[in-house]
Amino acid sequence: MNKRQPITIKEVAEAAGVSQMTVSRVLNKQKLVKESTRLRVEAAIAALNYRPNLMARGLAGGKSKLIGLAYYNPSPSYLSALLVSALKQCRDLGHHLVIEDLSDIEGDLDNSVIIGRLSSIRLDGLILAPPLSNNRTLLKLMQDMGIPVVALSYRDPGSNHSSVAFDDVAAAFLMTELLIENGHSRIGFIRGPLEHPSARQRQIGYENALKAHDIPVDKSLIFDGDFTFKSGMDLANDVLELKTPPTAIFASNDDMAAGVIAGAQRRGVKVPSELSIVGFDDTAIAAAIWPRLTTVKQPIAEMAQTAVDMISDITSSAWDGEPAHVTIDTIQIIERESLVKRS
Amino acid sequence: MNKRQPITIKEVAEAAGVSQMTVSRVLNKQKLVKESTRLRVEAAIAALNYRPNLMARGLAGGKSKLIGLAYYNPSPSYLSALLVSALKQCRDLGHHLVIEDLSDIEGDLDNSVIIGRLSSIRLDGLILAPPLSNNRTLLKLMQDMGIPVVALSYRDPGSNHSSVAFDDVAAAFLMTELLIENGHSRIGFIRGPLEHPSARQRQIGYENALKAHDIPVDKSLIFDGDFTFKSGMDLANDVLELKTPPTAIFASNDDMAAGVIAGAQRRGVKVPSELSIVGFDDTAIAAAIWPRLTTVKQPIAEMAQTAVDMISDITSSAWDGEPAHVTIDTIQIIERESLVKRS
DNA sequence: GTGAAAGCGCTAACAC
DNA sequence: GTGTTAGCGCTTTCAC
Repeated sequence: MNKRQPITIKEVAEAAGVSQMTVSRVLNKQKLVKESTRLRVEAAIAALNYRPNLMARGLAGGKSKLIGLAYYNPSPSYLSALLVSALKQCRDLGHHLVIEDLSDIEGDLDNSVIIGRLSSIRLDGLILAPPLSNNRTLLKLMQDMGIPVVALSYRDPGSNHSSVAFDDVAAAFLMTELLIENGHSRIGFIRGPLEHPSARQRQIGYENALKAHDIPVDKSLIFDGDFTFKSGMDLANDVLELKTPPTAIFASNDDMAAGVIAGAQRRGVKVPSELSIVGFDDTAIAAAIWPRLTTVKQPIAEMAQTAVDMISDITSSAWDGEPAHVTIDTIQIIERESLVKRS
Repeated sequence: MNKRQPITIKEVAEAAGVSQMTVSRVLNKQKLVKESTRLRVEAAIAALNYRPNLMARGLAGGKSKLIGLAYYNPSPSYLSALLVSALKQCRDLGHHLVIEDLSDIEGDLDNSVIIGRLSSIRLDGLILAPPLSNNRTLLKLMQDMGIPVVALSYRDPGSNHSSVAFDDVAAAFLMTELLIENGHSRIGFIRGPLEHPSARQRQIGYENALKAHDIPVDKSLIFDGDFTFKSGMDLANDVLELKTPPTAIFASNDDMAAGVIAGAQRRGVKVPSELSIVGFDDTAIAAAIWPRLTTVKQPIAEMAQTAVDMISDITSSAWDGEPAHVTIDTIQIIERESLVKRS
């Protein structure tokens, strides 16, 4: 009884009194099947509770229905948001998500075990989260293997893979303006690691907004973080030890912003009354601290969903081979308690 | 040049001057191959940069090298910890991780699309995170399909699947004792949702410790949370509106503990000087708030690793069919700033 | 519209 | 030790 043989297409064909080929056509929703036979086949499938074998399909047809998602040191909440959305879309589209964590790859990516893994599994496509989205080595490898790639949050000018991005410059610009509107002019900026393309973009948005409001860009107010909570917490000390500390801080992601808040509170500095702090992403941590973060909502869910859609399209239809580039341009700022008007 | 045909075992066999079978034996590390021929085959594999096709292997051999991980509404940091560890172990063992998010399954699991997915993909095994680990319907489905299951954080007495657990009772007991040692006797407890077996266990540990120290269990100090940050934040109000509020609160997970801290701070209550708060899990959020949480370290990484090991063992060796049950019994309390001696 | 034949790349079971 | 023969369950190609 246990571990009984699963039903195969052959049995379905016999039950329906047709050939395997017809069953296969019904399965793949091809149009060239007569309505009446299709109904008969569908009845047999339901009656036998038949489930196609993905491995067999993959071997014969070349499509694995497997989509990969690779990332490198993401923050837990960013990863979680990415997963939830990618997973849902995969389920809706009949794909499965295979995760590859490249965080602790030591040495050359070229010679790493990861290549073997990626080429063994025959993914239909690979989604690259930043900062992998601009990793030339990885991109080249995928291209050589003929695996379609969708890069998140970075559009490589001279590339031939698809991408889904967000206008980080505009978003950071808006957030900085909000700070300025609230009476802040000495605004500290905590930058992300430069291997993340978005880190530079957000800085540009910040500087542009300052210039647009005739506030000089003060390099001593720009700090280098690494997108982790800890770096924000450590940097809070540097910021607060300035002879004239800023009245507000714009951290380029929520984790660092939360870190700055914690670091300030640890030193007895009141947030937001003595120091306003805003973040970027609107991941779970933004609402899981007190005061809650005013932050830019990065459309992580939409981006992930779009990426899955793209790969699904590439796989299913006769794809023209042209990479697609999408930019989500809904920019939204979520206002909470961490930013107040300058007193 | 692009999308060239991958090398197959046949080409390797020809290059090495042996049969496909010999190559297959080398690939599968079987012992019955002469050293000299093995070297020759390995050289050919390296020279051609051959990568076995997982789909073909799965079809022919019955092992997919795919391990599933299913979860339901996990906290981002719990999920992240689980993933990191499961992924690493999968990589070390040559498996791939396929994620199934069952969070928003509506209606009967029986009739849901998820069954179709799970039976199509031919997983080598499935890891069930709580509260899925005691979901009888799911367990039954997997058993009927002959897919080995490892349940996390819950050992079902009359079950025939494996499990990896942690002694939640003992851990909660120790934490409660630490609170008592710090002079607290009015200790509030925030319980998790009862569909999580661990939620009850932790409550038992808390009550046992109280009794062991002759402190009566006061039901009015026990609150029902749902493991989310928000529930902790909301409950902070209830707790602090008691005529005689507790001097310390033990929340059954870090997310709720962080919520209680935020809720208390929002009301102007100083943590930890006016109210000590401790958590359970030691996930990322515990160190990402201020004050940082004193908490029980749940061995999520070890549990995940062990679960992957178990499935790998079941798949590879001649498994005797007996479910294995492991309990990680290293209990560790991480002391940080959220708990202080009662003044 | 439907079916028959031929594989996809690999491993199980057997031979030698 | 190594090779041979059959498939695994499906889709492709090409008949009809």
